[in-house]
Amino acid sequence: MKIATFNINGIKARIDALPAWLKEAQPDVALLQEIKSVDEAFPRTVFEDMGYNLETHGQKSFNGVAILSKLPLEDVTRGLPGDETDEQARYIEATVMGDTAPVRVCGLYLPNGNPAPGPKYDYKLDWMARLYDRAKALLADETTFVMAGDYNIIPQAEDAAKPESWREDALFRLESRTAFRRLLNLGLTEAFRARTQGPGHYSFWDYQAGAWNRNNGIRIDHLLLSPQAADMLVDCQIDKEVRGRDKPSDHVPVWVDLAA
DNA sequence: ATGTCAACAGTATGTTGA
Repeated sequence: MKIATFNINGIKARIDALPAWLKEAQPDVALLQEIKSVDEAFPRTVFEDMGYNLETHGQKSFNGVAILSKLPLEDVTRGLPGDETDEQARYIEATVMGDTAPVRVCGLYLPNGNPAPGPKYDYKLDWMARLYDRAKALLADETTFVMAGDYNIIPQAEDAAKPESWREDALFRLESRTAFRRLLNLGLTEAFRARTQGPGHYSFWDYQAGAWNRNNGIRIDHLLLSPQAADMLVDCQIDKEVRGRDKPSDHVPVWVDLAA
């Protein structure tokens, strides 16, 4: 089962690039972030005609997440538990009925948190604490799950071309990395690092200042696997070349292949 | 050289968020 995460930065703006990548990459499941659309405005038929089931959790203008799946989806839930007052659409879960095993997929768009410190950063850390609680609950049930999306976290210095320029940024400051480590230390496996070591692997290049041409990137899109899912890990890759195409998102897809 | 993009409100371009 091929499961991808992709921050598309607007479904309307990516209405050609996203289907083109889907046709070529053929993921069974695609977890999308920043659809920047309300549910009613999402162009469903484009994807349904390609054989995808579709579940959205949208919001006007900003944020918004979605799940595309060629396999049946069950038990869809929207929103990250733990704060009834949180109105930002950043989290969706569903169970994908695989041929050999069901897999719970959790699609997330973690808050950016800048400027840090400040209220936006407090929201980010609070959101990460809620995500920790959610992971802990899923682990307690021994659910096979993949928690994937735009984490807005640079895990280590080697995950940035210019780590010094991110030192006090909400994506890299110590409290952010600590919260991410804490999540991993529950017993989750960061899929990319389970298979590939070393610097120079990025999933985001800013639109500004020629970041792509200079390869000034950061790795902030991650797939975290439960122990059961980690046992099924076959491959994990970053589709880097997507960034160099027409009308690209500033992020590229990252995917895992699970023997599920 | 701080060199971009997307959505929105509301009609031209400024604001917001990344």
